[in-house]
Amino acid sequence: MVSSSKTDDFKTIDMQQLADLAGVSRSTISRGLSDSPLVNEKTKQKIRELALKHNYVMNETARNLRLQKSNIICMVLMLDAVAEQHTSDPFFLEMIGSVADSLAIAGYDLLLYHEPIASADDFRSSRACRQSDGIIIIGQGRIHEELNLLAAFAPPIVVWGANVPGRKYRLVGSDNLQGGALATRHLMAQGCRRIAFFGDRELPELALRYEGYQQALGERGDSLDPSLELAVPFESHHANAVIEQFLDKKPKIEGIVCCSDLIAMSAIASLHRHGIRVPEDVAVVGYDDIDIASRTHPALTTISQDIRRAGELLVHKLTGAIKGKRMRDTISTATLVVRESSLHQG
Amino acid sequence: MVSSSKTDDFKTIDMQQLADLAGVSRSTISRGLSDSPLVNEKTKQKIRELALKHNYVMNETARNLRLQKSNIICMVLMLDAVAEQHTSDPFFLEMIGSVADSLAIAGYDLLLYHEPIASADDFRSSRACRQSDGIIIIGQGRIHEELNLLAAFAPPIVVWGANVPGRKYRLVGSDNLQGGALATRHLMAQGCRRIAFFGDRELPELALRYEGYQQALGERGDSLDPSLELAVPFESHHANAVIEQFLDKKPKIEGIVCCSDLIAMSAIASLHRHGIRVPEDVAVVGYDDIDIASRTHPALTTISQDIRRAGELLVHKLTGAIKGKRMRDTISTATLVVRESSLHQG
DNA sequence: AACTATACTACAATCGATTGTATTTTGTCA
DNA sequence: TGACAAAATACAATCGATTGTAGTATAGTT
Repeated sequence: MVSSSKTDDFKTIDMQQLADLAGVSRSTISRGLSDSPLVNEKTKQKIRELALKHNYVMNETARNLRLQKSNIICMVLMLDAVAEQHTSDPFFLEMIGSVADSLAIAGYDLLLYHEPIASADDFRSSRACRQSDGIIIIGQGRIHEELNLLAAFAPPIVVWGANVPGRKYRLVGSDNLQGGALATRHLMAQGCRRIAFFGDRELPELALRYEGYQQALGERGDSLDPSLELAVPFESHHANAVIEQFLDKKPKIEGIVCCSDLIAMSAIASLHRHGIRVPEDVAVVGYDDIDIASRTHPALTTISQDIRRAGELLVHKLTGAIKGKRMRDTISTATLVVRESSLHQG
Repeated sequence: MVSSSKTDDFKTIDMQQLADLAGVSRSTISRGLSDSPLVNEKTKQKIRELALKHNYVMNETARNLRLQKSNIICMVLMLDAVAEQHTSDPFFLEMIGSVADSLAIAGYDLLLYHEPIASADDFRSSRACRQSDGIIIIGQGRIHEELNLLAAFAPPIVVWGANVPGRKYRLVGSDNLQGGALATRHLMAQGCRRIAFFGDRELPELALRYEGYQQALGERGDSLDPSLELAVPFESHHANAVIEQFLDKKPKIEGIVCCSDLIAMSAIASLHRHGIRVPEDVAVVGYDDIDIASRTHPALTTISQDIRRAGELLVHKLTGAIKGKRMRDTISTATLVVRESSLHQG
């Protein structure tokens, strides 16, 4: 299986060496491998055979240097240290998969960056950033201003998040206000009064969901009870602690709008522990529609963001910007769907 | 916020240009920025200031070409098309996070590759591979032989998986046999007889878990019932279908060993749908200990692989290989823990 | 056989950094 | 002030590809 010719293994051949073997010049090799019409078909054939035979792999770095690009896009997971959003939230993984797929189609590779961005300057001088043709940032966290700074310099940036006043960077996002309203209306339709909101409003996207929640309540003339709003962090242990503390006070609630499916699952577990039945006593709605939401029993009702489309839009907007196109700076709206509590919904 | 000096924005400066500005040569700039003792302290200071002022960012590609390295590690998610392992399995995300952290400490960036590896040659000629100083592959899938081929050529490779006879690549893995046995013994300790196994034995890791399951059953003198073994795929819709079909036959079982937490969650949901109580009628054990396992109600008992340590070991082994060290080819054993069904386990 | 058009291929500059060595500057002391 | 050592900087080759242009075969025509 493994070639026993010691000279070949672990030894990579140069384009010049390949040229020598083929008895032609470097330029002919280069053109031959890229199937240029300037090279004789027979010559190309010979070049290809020799390349294969001698395990020639092109030095990507040299090529990148010459062509002034890397074909790498850096994807930043904006994990919020304060809200404790954790690397284990499947939402991120689905987003990574979606973006990676779209990037592959567009001919880019994906470089992952998951340290928190402290300052625009630090990030700009990081290898990950220097090496990339463009940047995709998932979530705004609390660094809206830094993102504005970052946007002023190459490489091009696209952010997944919510529209914030004074924004200078390219944005793709779903309609969070609508999402919050849909979740709330769903609970109201089930006859819930006194609906709680679980999520940290300091994050731009969650602020909009809260606005939607508020708006939906207003439609029925419900008054807004501030004691029903809880800044639940994303990470499970902290989320549990905050929720437990809230439930210990025995609040009178009939429904909960949660800002992620993980928060919803934590909430449901906590409710059970307090002897409260779900959904008979308290109904819960999640957010994101992660794959696992359909595996719980009963299946979690949740707001679905079209992550597939999100990835496409992010990549489309970014590659457009890289090519120097002036993209229309509209906020692309992902679709929202209320998933009912049944396993097979489609 | 955004600088209005039109010459600076979006325009990146050259090292030569910086040299001209500073009135010194390129070499001095290069040495100055890397804090070489060959350069006068005052000169260094001036260089740093100018670099900052003019937003100089070094061209990483040129540097890489000269230094013959990229500082990029390619991580391959071996999603199995047949077993339908899906991008949404949080296990992968936790592994990505762990590897990324360890890589960051070691000074590497992480490039994600999540297309299936069709053949060793194809992968070797992919940009992702050409650009990387090393490769980390998560899971062997069904391509053991291709991995052997791949191992024969640079760049160095480390695989997360199970020890397979005839293996030629570097390996890191946890003790799957032990894991399977632990899970099974746990169920036996709860008094379960007739314990089923949910997972596709064609995958090397799962084959070992099955062996452990078999071994544990043997310890009590239980006979092995082939009808209790079910090749459940990883992906949720397919998993559900297979499990439903199995339960429809009303098999007499008291426990299930599942090869992932997602499979376990699917199983539990299906059991509920069949009116079977968990864990009163049938006890279930998962595998991986994903974060969400602790959020279900009741919390899922599961086998925990130390993913933190897995990432460290993978990176350590790979960076060692890159530096040309001959690493001892032992299989590193991750720890296994049976998590009991309680929310706060520690 | 000479000439031209066409089809190939070779030459050499270029991308932006690093680094061994040569060269210049600075400082010290007689 | 001149000589010499040490410190600081400049020079130039190098990494491995791409590409505009110059140059050389080859074929076709008369």
